[in-house]
Amino acid sequence: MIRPETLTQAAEVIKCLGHPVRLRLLEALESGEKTVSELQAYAGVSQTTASQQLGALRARDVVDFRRDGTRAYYRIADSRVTAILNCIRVCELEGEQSVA
Amino acid sequence: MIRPETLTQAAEVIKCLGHPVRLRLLEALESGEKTVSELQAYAGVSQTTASQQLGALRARDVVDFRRDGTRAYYRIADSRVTAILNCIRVCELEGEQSVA
DNA sequence: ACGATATATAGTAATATACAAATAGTCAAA
DNA sequence: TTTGACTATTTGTATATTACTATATATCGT
Repeated sequence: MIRPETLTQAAEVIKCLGHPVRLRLLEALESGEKTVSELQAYAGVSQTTASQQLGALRARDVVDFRRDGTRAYYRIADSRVTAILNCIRVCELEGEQSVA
Repeated sequence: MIRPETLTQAAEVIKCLGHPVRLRLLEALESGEKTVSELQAYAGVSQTTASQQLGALRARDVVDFRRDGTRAYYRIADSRVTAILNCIRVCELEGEQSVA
């Protein structure tokens, strides 16, 4: 039986990943660190939204960032993110097959 | 680039897993199918809550169920659930180590 | 120092979600 | 057919999330 606190913590991280914009931001980060502006453009959201969602990911240690001048370079901090994105890609392919 | 619809769908499933009660219900189901009453007792929630959360998991095809008389026997429908729970267990162990 | 750029934070309104109490439906046994 | 057990749904309320606008902060180039 998994401890309640562990479960609560895990749930927070997982819930944090369960958002289309945040998944898109993480997808962008798969190819390496990026600035907020770059991520914002990639995800097609406002600067504010990008910053907020990145903040949420940061709060759960899913991403990390460094500052260089005015820019903030974000990168993936939890390697399991890649596994999840790959999982989603596989599902996408399977979905296409079943439609065909 | 993952398609927007795929991302939205994936986000819904992931968000659905990001809930302590639902994770506990899934943990209970790892050892085989169970009725709502059994799950409710295991998770320590009311009948209403158990039924509602199971409904949410069902809506995303995370669990499946069959009826036998008045009872509903639920079971895990998506094998990736087990992987996630194992992942959480590993994190729990790692967490204990760092505390020690 | 000034203006332009980059990022973060407040405040707010709309929406979504969680939980519980009560209700309703279904089945089995008496 | 009535009773009791099991499950699902509805409804109300509290809370959380999201995105938007506006504002604040920090840094760079000139």
